[in-house]
Amino acid sequence: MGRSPCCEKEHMNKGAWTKEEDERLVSYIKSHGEGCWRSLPRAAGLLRCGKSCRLRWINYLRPDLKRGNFTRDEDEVIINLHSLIGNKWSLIAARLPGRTDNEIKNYWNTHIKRKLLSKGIDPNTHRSINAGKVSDSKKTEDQVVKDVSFGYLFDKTEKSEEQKQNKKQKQNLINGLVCKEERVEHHPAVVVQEIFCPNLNLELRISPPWHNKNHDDHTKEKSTTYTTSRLYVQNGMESSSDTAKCQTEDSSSISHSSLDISSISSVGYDFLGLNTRFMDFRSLEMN
DNA sequence: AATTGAACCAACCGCCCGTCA
DNA sequence: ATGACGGGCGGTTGGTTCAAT
Repeated sequence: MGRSPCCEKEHMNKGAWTKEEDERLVSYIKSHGEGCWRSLPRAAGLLRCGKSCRLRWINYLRPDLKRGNFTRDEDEVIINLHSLIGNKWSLIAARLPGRTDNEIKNYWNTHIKRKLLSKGIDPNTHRSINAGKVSDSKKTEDQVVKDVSFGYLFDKTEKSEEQKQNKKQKQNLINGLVCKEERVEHHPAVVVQEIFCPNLNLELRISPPWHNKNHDDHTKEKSTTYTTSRLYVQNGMESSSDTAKCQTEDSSSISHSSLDISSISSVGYDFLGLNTRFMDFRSLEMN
C-alpha cells in the first residue's frame, strides 16, 4: 500500500551544493524537463534528496530568476500583498516574476520588517504601532477593529509635506476617518486616495477602485487628473463566520466562500495602485 | 590585526494536502 | 476506504560575509 519512500536519507549529500552538482541538475532538467523530483536525483546521478533538488532548482538555478536588489516597485508589491494575505510567500512570489518565495521571505525578514518597524508600523498588522495603542484603549471587547493600511512607507522628498499629511491624518482620525492622498510618482496626473475607517466591522470586503465611466478617456488623456481609491478592506478573518462576504464596490457579490478577483484585474484597473501585470489575482483565494 | 556581533541568505525541517496504490 | 507518499509551503537554522570596536 502507498508508495515507496522518496529517498533514503542515509548516503545523501546535505548542505551547500557544489558546482558539479549544479551542472548535473541543470543539464538534466534542460534535457528532461522539471517534474518527478523523486526519481530525478538518481536519473541525474545526484546523491541528493528529490526535495533538495527541487529547492535548489526553484530557488537558485532556474534560468528565469531575477538577481539583484529588489526595486521600489517590488517592495511596494510585497508590502501591499503582505498586508492583504499575510505570509503567503508563494502567492506573493507569483506576482513578482523572477522572484522566489524563499527570496521574498528572506527579504521580508531582513529588510522590510525592519523598515516598517523603523517607521512605527507593525509588520504583522500593517498598522501604526502608536495608533494601535490608542485605538486598543478605546476598543470594546465585542468590537475588534482590524484595519489594513497600505500607506506609503517610503521617505518623502519633503518633510514639510509629510508633516502636512500627518496633521491631516490626525484630523481625519479624530473624525473617525483616515484619508490620504498622494500623487503617483511618474504619473503626476494620478492621485491615489487612501481611505481607512478605523471602526470598520469584521466583514471582509475587497473592492476595486470605483468604476469611472470616463476611465478609458482618462487613460487616453494622461494629462487629465483622476482619482482612484487604492483599496477598501474590511477584514473579517476574526469573524465568527468562516465565510466572508465579498462584494465589489457596486455591491455585486463575487463569492461567499472564495474571492475571485479575475474579473477585476481583467478590467485593467490599477488595482492596489499597482501595475495589473503584478496583480492578476486569478489564483488568489481567501476563505 | 583580531575579535565580536549583526546581517544576509541558501538550505533544511516539518507540516499539510492531494494523490496514488 | 485507507494509509503512505510526493510536492509544496512557511518557519527556522547555520554558514558566510561585513562592519564596528
